[in-house]
Amino acid sequence: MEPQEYLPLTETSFFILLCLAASPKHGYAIMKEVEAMSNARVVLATGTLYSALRRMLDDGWIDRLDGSSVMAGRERKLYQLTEHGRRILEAEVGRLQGLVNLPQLKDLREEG
Amino acid sequence: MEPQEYLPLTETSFFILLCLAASPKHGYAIMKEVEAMSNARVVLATGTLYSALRRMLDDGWIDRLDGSSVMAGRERKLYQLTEHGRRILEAEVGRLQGLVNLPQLKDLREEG
DNA sequence: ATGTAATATGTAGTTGTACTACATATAGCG
DNA sequence: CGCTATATGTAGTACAACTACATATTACAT
Repeated sequence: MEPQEYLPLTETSFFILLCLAASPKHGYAIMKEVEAMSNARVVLATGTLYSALRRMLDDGWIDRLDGSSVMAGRERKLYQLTEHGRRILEAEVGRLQGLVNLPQLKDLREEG
Repeated sequence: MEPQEYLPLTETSFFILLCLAASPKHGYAIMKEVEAMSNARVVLATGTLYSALRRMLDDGWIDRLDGSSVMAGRERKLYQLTEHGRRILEAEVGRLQGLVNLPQLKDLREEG
């Protein structure tokens, strides 16, 4: 077991990284995909999304994909996951699995 | 499936509720138990702990247990989970299980 | 043609939570 | 007599999410 970076991500960051893991996307597509993935439980406001993207760019979790097109509607800025971002996401998945596997949760269910 | 309160808890709040679910405890005991439960990954600073307890009291997730004793050392203020607190915790466990069961996570593993 | 919804990106300001540092006090052990 | 563990708290800071505001184009319906 190597030492892992175990920073708890916010749900916002987790979902953004997860939906970028499949393929690069632009901001609006991320919003819609996160909404779909979470069964409309998580609906990102633009302020939340774009400030999160800004932070992730600064931290090197994601980067801009060249050739960000001007297809339909307005311009589109494509973002993709970096290797660093993928490691962060994998560490977070490990953390979440650790939480749901906590033995104390079994006691919870027995009591309730 | 009833409508559930699906507010994502912070890791701090989650661990505090979880360790109170087993039995009422005082602040310092919570700190030590959370540290033990998390394999020393989560170490609550006192500022974090007592402000979280304050908030949870205000929101009715926990309440003070009468008879908070003055046993060893200094006074001890015992906190216990309320029914409301237990529902919050259960909703959070459901949320976490939903996250780890996301189909997108399987794709993640296949790629990586 | 005109309004409206969907697509698309952003900023400004507020609020809430965690974290750091500080502050205090007792019991027990070497 | 000092250090460590036990025990509770406050003050101030930093960061992230959220609300509200701001702008611009395309597509569709009336």
